[in-house]
Amino acid sequence: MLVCLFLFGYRDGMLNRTVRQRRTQEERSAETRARLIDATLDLLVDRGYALATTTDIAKRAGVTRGALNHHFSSKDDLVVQSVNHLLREWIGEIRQVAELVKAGSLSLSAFVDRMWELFSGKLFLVTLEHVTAARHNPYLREQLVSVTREFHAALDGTWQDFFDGTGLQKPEVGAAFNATLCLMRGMSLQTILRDDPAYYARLLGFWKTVLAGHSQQQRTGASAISDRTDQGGSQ
Amino acid sequence: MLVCLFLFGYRDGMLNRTVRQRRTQEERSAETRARLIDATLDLLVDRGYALATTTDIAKRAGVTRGALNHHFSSKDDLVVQSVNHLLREWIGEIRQVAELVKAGSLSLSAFVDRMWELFSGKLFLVTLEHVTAARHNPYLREQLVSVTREFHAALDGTWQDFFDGTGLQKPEVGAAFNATLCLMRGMSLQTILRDDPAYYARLLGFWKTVLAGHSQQQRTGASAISDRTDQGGSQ
DNA sequence: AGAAACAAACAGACAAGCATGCATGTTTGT
DNA sequence: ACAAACATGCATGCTTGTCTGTTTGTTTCT
Repeated sequence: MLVCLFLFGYRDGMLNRTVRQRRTQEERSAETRARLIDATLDLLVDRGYALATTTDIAKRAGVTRGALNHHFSSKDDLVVQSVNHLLREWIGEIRQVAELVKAGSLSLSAFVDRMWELFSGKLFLVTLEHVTAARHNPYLREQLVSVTREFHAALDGTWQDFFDGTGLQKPEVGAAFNATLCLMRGMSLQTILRDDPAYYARLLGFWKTVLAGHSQQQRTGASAISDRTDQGGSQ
Repeated sequence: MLVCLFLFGYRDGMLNRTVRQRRTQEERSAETRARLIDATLDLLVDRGYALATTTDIAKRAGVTRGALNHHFSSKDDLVVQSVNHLLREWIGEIRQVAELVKAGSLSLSAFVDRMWELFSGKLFLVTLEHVTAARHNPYLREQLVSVTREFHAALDGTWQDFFDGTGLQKPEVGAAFNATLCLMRGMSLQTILRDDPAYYARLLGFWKTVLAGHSQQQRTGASAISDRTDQGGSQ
């Protein structure tokens, strides 16, 4: 191996692909961190917070517990950073959707479907584990707040953009937004015990007509729906 | 003590209240079981499944781990029986509401509020812990199914009764029911991170108008809302 | 009716397993 | 040569289930 390094030079030799390539400290560090975060997220999903042991996480990531301990001061630190990472990723995703919305190239149906994609799958399960654990873990709870707020704000902004042209008043839009979020959260929760895509599709269909009908009803001037404005102090 | 028993007779002596009263085996057994179940439910709520240790449960119940182990074969057994107990209790509660509904003495608003009472508070937190644990615990999952079905069926029946006279078609009612359930589940979930009664009250208000408006819209003969019937194969 | 035999209810101690954090070495890059 | 990245073993604490011993209630037999 030493011979190899001598023969082919320190880095970027064309043949280095075959041997253990030399990387910078930063690269090494970044990769193991990434692998650990991925592994954490995976195990959070399919074992849950309590059963996702650091030993298993390290194993799954293909590194040793020593490496894990070197990069993250504790299990909770690892979990927090992992969840943060995931959430920020999705915030990016949301911003992309926002672009589509601004361009006006997204139907109500497609928009709702897009949101359901957000809420079904890995993201929800991870945050579910995180939230339930956070109920009894002050550190997790504390660390969770700010990112969640960010996430929620991004989503809310996109939503507002979408309904900007529909003639609905702000408070109504806010109420519909929060209701939609709660609905989807509830649907996701049910997903755990009931695996039935058609059922959720029907529910989504129902919701779309409600949203459509509701905005229509509003346009024709009906009663006030929420008693007060909800200016996004959401979590 | 032996003397006491001798003096006052075996059972039901008027003065026995002051001394350790003699109870039948069944009474003794029933009480400690009840205490253990209560303690389990409490700790499930404020420590979560993983952190609710049998040691703490026994301590909280005022009995020893030996007694716990005598009555329940394992921690999971205890948890399952506790949750079953709670759920059946609430099923009774639901049936009472059903009586009110049948008597016609419940407004839509009151009905929705009543459901929210079901979903906010202890019941939800317990089932949340149970469900999240059940995700990775086949035994819990298995045991959870039948009671949940019962619970859901009771609720669904009551709901159907309520909308029987509104002129809505069955499929619409079913869709609205499931949507309502999901909404409330989602609201409950949010409760963990956001304590803001006014917010939830607003959401509930929004939902009431949606339900009302929806049934109105239906009566005047609008489009179909759900593509297919949902005949309660819910979990 | 009273006492002995039995069974259920309960108490406390024990052992095994496991997860976390730390502390010590070793390799790799600067 | 120095520091960061990684590897490995150890020690502590905690939880669960089991096992043995004691108390309490019930039954049966005379």
